[in-house]
Amino acid sequence: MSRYRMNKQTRSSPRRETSLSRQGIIDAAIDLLDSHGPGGLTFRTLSERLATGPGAIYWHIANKNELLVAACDAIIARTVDTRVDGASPAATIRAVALAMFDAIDAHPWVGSTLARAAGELPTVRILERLGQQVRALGVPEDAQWATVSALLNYILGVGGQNAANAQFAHTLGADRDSFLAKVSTAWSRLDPAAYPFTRSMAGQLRSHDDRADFLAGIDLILGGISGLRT
Amino acid sequence: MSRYRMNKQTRSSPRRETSLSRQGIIDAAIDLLDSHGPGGLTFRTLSERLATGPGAIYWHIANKNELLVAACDAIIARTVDTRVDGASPAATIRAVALAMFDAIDAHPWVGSTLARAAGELPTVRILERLGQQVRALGVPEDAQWATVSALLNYILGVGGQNAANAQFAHTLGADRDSFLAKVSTAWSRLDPAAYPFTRSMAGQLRSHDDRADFLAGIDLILGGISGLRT
DNA sequence: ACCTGAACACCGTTCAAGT
DNA sequence: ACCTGAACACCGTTCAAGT
Repeated sequence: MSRYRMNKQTRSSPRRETSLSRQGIIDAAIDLLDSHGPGGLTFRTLSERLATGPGAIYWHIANKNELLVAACDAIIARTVDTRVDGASPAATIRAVALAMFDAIDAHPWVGSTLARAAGELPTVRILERLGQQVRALGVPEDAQWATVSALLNYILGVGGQNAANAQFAHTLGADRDSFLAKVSTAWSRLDPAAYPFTRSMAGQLRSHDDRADFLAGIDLILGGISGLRT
Repeated sequence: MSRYRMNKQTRSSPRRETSLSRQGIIDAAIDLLDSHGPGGLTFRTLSERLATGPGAIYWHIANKNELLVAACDAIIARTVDTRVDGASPAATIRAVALAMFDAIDAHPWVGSTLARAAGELPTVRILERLGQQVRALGVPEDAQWATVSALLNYILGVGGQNAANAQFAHTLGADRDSFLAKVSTAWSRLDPAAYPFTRSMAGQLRSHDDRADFLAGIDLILGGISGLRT
């Protein structure tokens, strides 16, 4: 029983020079999320990168969900601030929606986080930005909520699917194209009697432009909105 | 060292009478999901309910994601089968969309699972059902994909947000109404200069009808679609 | 006030061993 | 062929103890 030989090593990781901050933690989280996907963010990996212990983070942030929402909000805040000078309300809505699409494309984890952050700050930012434009569009008072909700939910829906695609491609170790090719082949093998429509779309799936299709959906809703005033 | 006294207890849980089946596992998973939320489904809780060990389940199902998607698909398959005899394509789309809304309302975990199941069987079922109607609506060939995607993504977006609301209310131990009241109060306290629109919506949030608003969104898209043919 | 890091109570998944 | 259940490699979170 040589219990006494627990010789303390010289500390391998000395105390940080600067002290931890909420913002620093969030920035490091975003880095991890961007580089390794949602699975890459762990209180252990994060604290390692910050040269501290897992417990330290809890002094600044309540829990993982809050961390995720805060990271998401940092991205959304920038995105929603897109200035669109002198454009019509409809053009502004299109521009903001596209900015959202691009942000989620660049940070797929934002898509899945938004899907779980109903009513929280990040969604409220988008709601507000769209809402002001919907008002400027002349949508009647009592239709404004449903109209803005439609735009928001559509954007969040696309974002969620994009996040899922990226995540799936990531776990498969494949890129987006070969992932889509896989889905396309699967679709073309479906039972022709039960899935005629999906089968006929298999080809387009390969070549389609996600971004253009997203915008087409926004335009469909905008088209419906303009019908509201007639 | 009394190593030899490892007297084997009489087995507390005897072998099941019937053997495990994929369908039985999925049904039990749905039960657990419905009664205890997404967090209630664990290979341990599930195997306990099935009177077996965690490892047994892996003989029938590859992993937790497959289990979740299969459970989700069981609900979607029923839902999408809603018969709507002799109705117009637009009316059928509305009916199918509403059926989806109701299914997610009854099983909130379906909303969050769908958001992660891009391109998989459950989403394909919805895509197919909507696609056939979009075709019947007379949407030009080259606009069909974007049109169906818009409908699908909108439905999935609403479903995801509903799931998040339900989940949040569940963790708070509150019901939906008092949860919405909480969000409403938070919104009415936002900075009037930065969030005029959201603040003005705080009141409506309490009294609004989710289902009606959902349908209004579908109608906006349908309105946009009808504009496509003129 | 802020940080440390071991410990707790879980997870999903694997796998040798059983029937 | 199918099941068992201990073991593995993780998680998020807590908390006594340090500075």
